[in-house]
Amino acid sequence: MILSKTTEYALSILSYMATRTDEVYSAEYLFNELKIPRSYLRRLLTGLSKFGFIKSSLGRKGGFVFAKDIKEISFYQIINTMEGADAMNTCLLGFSCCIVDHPCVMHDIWMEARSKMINTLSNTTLADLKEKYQQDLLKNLRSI
Amino acid sequence: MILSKTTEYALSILSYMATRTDEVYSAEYLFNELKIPRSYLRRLLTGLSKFGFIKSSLGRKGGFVFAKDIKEISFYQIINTMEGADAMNTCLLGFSCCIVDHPCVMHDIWMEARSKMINTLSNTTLADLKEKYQQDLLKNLRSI
DNA sequence: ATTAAATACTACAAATAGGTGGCATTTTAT
DNA sequence: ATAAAATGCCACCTATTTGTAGTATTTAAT
Repeated sequence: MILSKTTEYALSILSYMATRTDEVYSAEYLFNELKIPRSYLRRLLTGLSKFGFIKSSLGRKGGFVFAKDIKEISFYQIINTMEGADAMNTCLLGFSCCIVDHPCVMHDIWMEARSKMINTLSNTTLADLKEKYQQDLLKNLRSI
Repeated sequence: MILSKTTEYALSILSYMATRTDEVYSAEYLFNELKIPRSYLRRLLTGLSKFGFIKSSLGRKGGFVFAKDIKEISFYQIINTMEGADAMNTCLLGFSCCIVDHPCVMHDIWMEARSKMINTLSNTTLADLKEKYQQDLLKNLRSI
């Protein structure tokens, strides 16, 4: 658990963008919506561009849009990219020896818990999130 | 995922102690076994005492033993204690507004993945670990 | 052309996490 | 008594993460 703040910010930005329309989002606009520290947010957006989740357009009316279909972006991908390659695949105890032949004492327990989590995170994309979000909006409208 | 190094160390120490006999473990002994940086390990052991997982005895032949029955120590407790209260119970996106009435867009998805994990971690104690470890030892003996 | 609104880049500052070393105290063996 | 082997405590150092600020560049509206 306990994702880094940077990863939380990335999830926040991308899920915000995904659940809204296909507009171009400026850093300033996202700052007002998400309250992520302004300068850090700008750097993060540049980073997310370099990672290929979004792309930027320069100049007035510029900003950020998704660089690919949001069906292609899973939560696992986002977390894994932000936290560094295979951050979720390491031995819980940080033993470098913890491989199939020489598992550490907690290997099996950790594998089980983790694999459940990874399954859910891999099978859920930003598109799923958008769908769910819009269903919830509808449900709330009906109940008014 | 991605527990802090300190939490990994704590899990390493406690699971090591649990799967061995009921001896008193000195910091120096654990240092040799676990290769956690010596000084940091000593500080950590003092910390684990303060948290009530283990207790220390001073002087020559002193060291650390469990402060309570290892049936009473779950992995969830260890992680939660080390990472700070309810570190696993916060909103994934770090929104302070993310409560039942006003969940953030990822609330449900995160809750589901997380609750599976927490279930496993809460239901597994150091005693379970010990039992499993000893069964594995037996199995390996038989296959020799 | 000029200005405004946007991103890119970069150097620095602050906060947190991880790690070290020394000295004081306690206990046991001799 | 003294020395050895242990923990307790504390001050400091280092590395990493998070956050800030300013300048350069690009684009569109006027």
